[in-house]
Amino acid sequence: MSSEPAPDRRRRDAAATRQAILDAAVTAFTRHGYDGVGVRDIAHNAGVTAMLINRYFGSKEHLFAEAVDVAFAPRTVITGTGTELAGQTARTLVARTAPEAEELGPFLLMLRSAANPRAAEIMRDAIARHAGRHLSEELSGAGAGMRAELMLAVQAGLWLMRRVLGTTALAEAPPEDLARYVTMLFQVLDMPAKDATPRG
Amino acid sequence: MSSEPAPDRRRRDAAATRQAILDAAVTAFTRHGYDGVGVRDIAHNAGVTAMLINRYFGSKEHLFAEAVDVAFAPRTVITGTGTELAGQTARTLVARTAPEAEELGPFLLMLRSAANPRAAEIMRDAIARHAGRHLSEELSGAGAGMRAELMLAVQAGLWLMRRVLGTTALAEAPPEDLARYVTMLFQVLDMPAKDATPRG
DNA sequence: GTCTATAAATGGATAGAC
DNA sequence: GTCTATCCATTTATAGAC
Repeated sequence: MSSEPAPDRRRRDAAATRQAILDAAVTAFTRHGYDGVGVRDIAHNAGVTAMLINRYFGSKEHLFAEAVDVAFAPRTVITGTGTELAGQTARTLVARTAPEAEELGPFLLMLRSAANPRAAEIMRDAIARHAGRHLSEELSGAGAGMRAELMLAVQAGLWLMRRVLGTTALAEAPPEDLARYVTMLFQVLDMPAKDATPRG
Repeated sequence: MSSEPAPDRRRRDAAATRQAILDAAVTAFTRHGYDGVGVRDIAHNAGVTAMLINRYFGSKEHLFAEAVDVAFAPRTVITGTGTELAGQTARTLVARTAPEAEELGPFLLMLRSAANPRAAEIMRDAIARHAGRHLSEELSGAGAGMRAELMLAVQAGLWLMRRVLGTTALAEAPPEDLARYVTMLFQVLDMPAKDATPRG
């Protein structure tokens, strides 16, 4: 006789709730950094209460670790391979770090959470597991690991200046000029160590 | 008869107290970032109580602004001029960002405070007033402002990876190899725009 | 010029009801 | 499976005594 109560959105669905929290966490940590966001904010954006974060993830720190893993897993850093690696990656990077771009991404999460020592450890491990490995595969020759992390450093620096701080010269620079220089930077880092000679 | 009380260290000396607070603030903000440090910590390190920070600086934010100005004022980013700019700056940078180095500096302050939006604004303005100007003076030719900020980006990226996160490949890389690549990066950015052609 | 004491808000995490 | 209510620590900033 009595009809079943209309099932609310995501009600009584542990997996969906967990996923909603995780999605909200990635966004919030990317926008405001580890210390800049509270579990209440994340829970609210996920449509649940703060308590469930501890229920499903144990603590804010564990939630952050999972969020970092999700954010760093996709192969977004490098586009293109071989001779087109430098130019294509540079153009993608310049477009994504444009002041008016709304795109989020692992570099923003990284920069905005780096101040917290625990968060820094978690991200260092995630880089070793994901981004560092991806990049090292693309590169070859002597010093590939070092050059891969130098590419990450260049990218992080550009994200910092253009999107986090918003300095004027980089904001106003013509994208094609900027892309030209960034391409040259990546070309330098694409050279194996034995071929590289400064000021030839 | 009653002898004067022995004058305590810094007691009743407004200028010295103010300076002690400012010094402690630079150190603390560099080590832990804007959100990672409380006014109590700073006051304690300065040998006073937290109340005096508001008395002398008005608020934590104003104290931060003055600390940033102090930290960014010295011309530490670039060493050497002309043809030796790239190599000398690279070697200094590699030495300062060595994992075992204890040196603090404006880049650590910048990276660890970037997550806070107000702090980011304050630092963007300070860069325009100090570091950006210094660098633009050293450089010449087309796109000097853009290339100067790209140099800052490269430096910030290396500080982030080596000193803040401590990623393995950059930590273990031989300093001379690392300096060689960083030198080449700076050489690229030392070229005026019209001379620069990727993959010549 | 500097202190103690406290206000007022916010943080992460938990207990227990339903 | 999810909620409300609460604990406890910590934050910036201020009031008022000395």
